[in-house]
Amino acid sequence: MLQQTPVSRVLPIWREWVQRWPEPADMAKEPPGEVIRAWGRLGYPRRALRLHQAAQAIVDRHDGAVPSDHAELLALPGIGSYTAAAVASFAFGQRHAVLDTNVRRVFARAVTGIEYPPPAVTSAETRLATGLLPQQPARAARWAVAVMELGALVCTARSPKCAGCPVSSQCAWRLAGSPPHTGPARKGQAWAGTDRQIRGALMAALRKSRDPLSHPQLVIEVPDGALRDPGQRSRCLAGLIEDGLVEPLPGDHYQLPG
DNA sequence: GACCCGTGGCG
DNA sequence: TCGCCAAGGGT
Repeated sequence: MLQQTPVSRVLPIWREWVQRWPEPADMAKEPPGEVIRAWGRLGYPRRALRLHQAAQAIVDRHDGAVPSDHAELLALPGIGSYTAAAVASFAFGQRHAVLDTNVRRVFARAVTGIEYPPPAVTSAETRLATGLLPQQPARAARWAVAVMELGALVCTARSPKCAGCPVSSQCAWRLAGSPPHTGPARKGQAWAGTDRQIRGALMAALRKSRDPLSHPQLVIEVPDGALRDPGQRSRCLAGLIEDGLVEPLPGDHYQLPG
């Protein structure tokens, strides 16, 4: 849930989820559409689908218990290098380099002396993070949480709170005079008129109704002016079906996957 | 490596 | 107002 989504927006949904589905096996029994609906407006609904798939994989391959092994975590749907390291470290006290956007920013500033990390994780960043990790697993796990929290609460992207930072006197970026970011501006994601907007509107319509929707009913829910061309909505619907987020029914009707 | 995938809040 | 950003992952 936290992938690319602020903690404050995740928290209320997460509380509902752990109460409704305390164990992976509880979620694994549900149809995927039920999980996608409960995801609500958190965004990137493929994460909900993969979380459901991960719950089923945990039941099938690990007897319903979240694995502690990094490689086994990494093999689960929707679990990449960051999440595998975060779970192994935070939940199981292991020694792993946890490289999320907060940690990368802290290292970029405090160690490398630049305002923002590169657009994508580099091997240099991975080496740096690994090299800084304390040797003892328990200390490494605490270190990982601490650096992440420092980035999330103090060394923030917009207006870092350097006055309250415990390492400001050692911060390479600070010592260099806080030079502004150089190089290409990081690319923002377009929204208006994109497939993502249309897909989001289609998913919102399908989440809202418990009953299957016909093709025309789906049209109504999509902002007409947003469509780039007449075929865009149909292509997006086909893409959602291809992704497993929508289930087509006989008679040109559609619903969340059952 | 480049690109695609949602949504909402904030400076 | 609007671009930026948010505990990334998959193809």
